[in-house]
Amino acid sequence: MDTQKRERLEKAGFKVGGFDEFLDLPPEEKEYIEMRIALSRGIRELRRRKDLTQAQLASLTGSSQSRIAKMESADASVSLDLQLKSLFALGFTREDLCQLIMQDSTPA
Amino acid sequence: MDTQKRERLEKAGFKVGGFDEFLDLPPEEKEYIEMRIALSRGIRELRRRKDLTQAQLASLTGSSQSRIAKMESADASVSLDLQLKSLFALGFTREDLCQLIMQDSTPA
DNA sequence: TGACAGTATGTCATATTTGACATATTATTA
DNA sequence: TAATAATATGTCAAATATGACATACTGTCA
Repeated sequence: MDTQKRERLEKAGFKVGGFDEFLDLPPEEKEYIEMRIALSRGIRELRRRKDLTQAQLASLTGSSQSRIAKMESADASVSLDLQLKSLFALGFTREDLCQLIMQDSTPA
Repeated sequence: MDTQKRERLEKAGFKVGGFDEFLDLPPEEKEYIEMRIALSRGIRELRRRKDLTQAQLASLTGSSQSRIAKMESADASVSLDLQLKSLFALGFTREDLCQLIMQDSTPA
């Protein structure tokens, strides 16, 4: 599993802003990473729309505030699994998910 | 995390056939489980379309035959993370993913 | 029938992910 | 400004997922 190195790069690159620094990634990693980033944004937006704090969402899903924070910044230490479970816990459907993950790809 | 009990049920229910035995699940679990099942099917179909054995796909993704088998039967021991990575490794895009996870929901 | 390729299933040591906690940082409000 | 709520970041033991391996099952073909 050599995804680690990339994931570090990703994080470094993405904490700052959200622009496409990684056009040279293998396509499978690009899809994966962009997916994780899209989910991050989705979670944060949905949580705010519902006027929840990270701590509230955490107790709602049996997680912890720190994990929510990491999730919302696409930290490499949190799995896509957890991101999805959180979205579904917030009421997301698969359809919502599709909208979310399609709406952000680099503009062409 | 009380997803375990359900996941067992799911597995028992789904090894046999693919019909909707679980209409009474909380919506967030329904979405999550149906997602996993959709991914399972997607992987199997795509792998076959590419004329790969489980062992070949395994070595292609740095995984193992047994894990691929479990993945394709939506075994609870394999994460959605791994399922997605496999799909992307097979050339899937997020768009393909959306098609896949939308195409199966219980017919209304 | 047997031999063989593919797939399923169980187990296990290792690796990764988890919630929890402490603590730092950043708003926001008085 | 201080005080306070929200969020970020680091660490760790426990929980879970992992690849590897053995082995069982299921074809298929001779």
